[in-house]
Amino acid sequence: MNNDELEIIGDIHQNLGTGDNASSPRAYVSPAVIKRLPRYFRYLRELIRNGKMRISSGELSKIMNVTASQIRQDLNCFGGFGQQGYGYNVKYLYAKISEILGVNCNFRAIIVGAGNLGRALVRNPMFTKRGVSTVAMFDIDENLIGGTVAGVTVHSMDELENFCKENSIDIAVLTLPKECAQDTTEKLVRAGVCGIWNFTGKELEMNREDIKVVNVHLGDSLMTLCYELNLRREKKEDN
Amino acid sequence: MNNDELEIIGDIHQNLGTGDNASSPRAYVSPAVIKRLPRYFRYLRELIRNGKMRISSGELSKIMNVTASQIRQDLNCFGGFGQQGYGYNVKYLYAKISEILGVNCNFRAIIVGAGNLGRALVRNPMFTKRGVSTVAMFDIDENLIGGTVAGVTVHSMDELENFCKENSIDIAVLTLPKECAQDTTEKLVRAGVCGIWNFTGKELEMNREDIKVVNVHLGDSLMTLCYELNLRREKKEDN
DNA sequence: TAGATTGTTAATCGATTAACAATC
DNA sequence: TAGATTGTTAATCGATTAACAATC
Repeated sequence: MNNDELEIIGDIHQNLGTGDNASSPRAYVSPAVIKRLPRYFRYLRELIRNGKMRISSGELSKIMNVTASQIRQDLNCFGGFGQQGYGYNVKYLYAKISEILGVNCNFRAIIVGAGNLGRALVRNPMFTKRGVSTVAMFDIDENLIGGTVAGVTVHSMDELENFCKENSIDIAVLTLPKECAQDTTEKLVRAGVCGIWNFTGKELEMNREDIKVVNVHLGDSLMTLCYELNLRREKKEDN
Repeated sequence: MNNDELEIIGDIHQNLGTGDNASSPRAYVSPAVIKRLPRYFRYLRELIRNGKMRISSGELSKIMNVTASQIRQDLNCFGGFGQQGYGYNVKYLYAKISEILGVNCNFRAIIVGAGNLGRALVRNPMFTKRGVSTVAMFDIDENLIGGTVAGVTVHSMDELENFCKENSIDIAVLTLPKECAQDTTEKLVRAGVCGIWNFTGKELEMNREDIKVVNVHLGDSLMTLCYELNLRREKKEDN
């Protein structure tokens, strides 16, 4: 089974499990749980690829290096996906988590900024694997406008607002200079974009409940690595 | 004051503050605190750039959207950097946090994989801003080997182990296909690399205390955004 | 000195783990 | 039925917030 097939598993139904709350209004789920969901998604995909049909929380906990208790608690935030005495049906669980994560929503994204990072991201299979289509890129550089990257056309920034309005864009990936981040975001929101994936390093001010901003600070990640290296170095020197 | 000057502030001393524990063996600091440090680093840099000389935890808390209590607790994990009745000296605090985060350690990094992401990262000012030098790239593609990206030479993967040994490399940035991630990591560790910044999407098995792996899963970040969009969509439909 | 604000302890809150009854 | 494993409640652990004495 290849990657592409894995994306499309979608709604597999089973007549086991203690009930499926997926369509009822969802109760509050803590950010800690939400942040773990994509990891389950990845591991379950891997299990399917390896032909694994069923798995218990105990077995999965060993593979993922977490407690079985945590897995059961996490999954039960969204409904009873398992069966006592049996465990979890891998494909079914994968389909459910995909559904929760919106993999089948067909979200439409644009990349704003066709610089190095923008071009690297649009070429990354990540979007396709998660059911997000990249429909356009935008830049101010005349040399890039009109060209394509990985089959995606680069448009002028002047067209940004109209394009989003006309093409019902859900997500904007910001890979432009941080100075333009706030202004551009306001334009995007006016044009109906409700998800901002922000790589600019500028933390965006956003007080609207209906808009979600996810900031990616690669530099912060690098610094936590440096912190750990520095700590180990200091410990060594102390001995 | 420009970016480059900001990097080098280093050890500014002041005769206020209740004592400086930076050189004594550091007590355990929780991961939650460590993950917040780079954010302080960024905000303090911005404050310096704006000419701000001193700041209280209350004022900083408003800017950063956290509690003043948390700021004081976080900073006190590393020593008393403030002064009662006065607050914190911005430059001094920035210097201290830089020190804790190893900004002045002059860590040496290589990028393994000169594909789209590797090339985008090496061109990013992030490394320089955090005192990490990018000394080489590696790839298997004959067309890339011998060339340079942002002034950094691309070497053959065959030279990887020897190069690291001879050039005392601290950090390897992994931007190669996930299939090679584990093997390459083992090579790197043999060659003395102690920090792995892993963009491959493969979670590396590493049981050595002296090696630190930081996994970056951009896809996971995208999925939490999709989760939120999906959630808002469902809520809308329920109303 | 009076005012301000830290450093630090105590109280609260939330998240994780353990335990076990329910049940397949 | 007996065994296995979930779903869920209760116990523990850790992180955040509040409060305030110390002190600049």
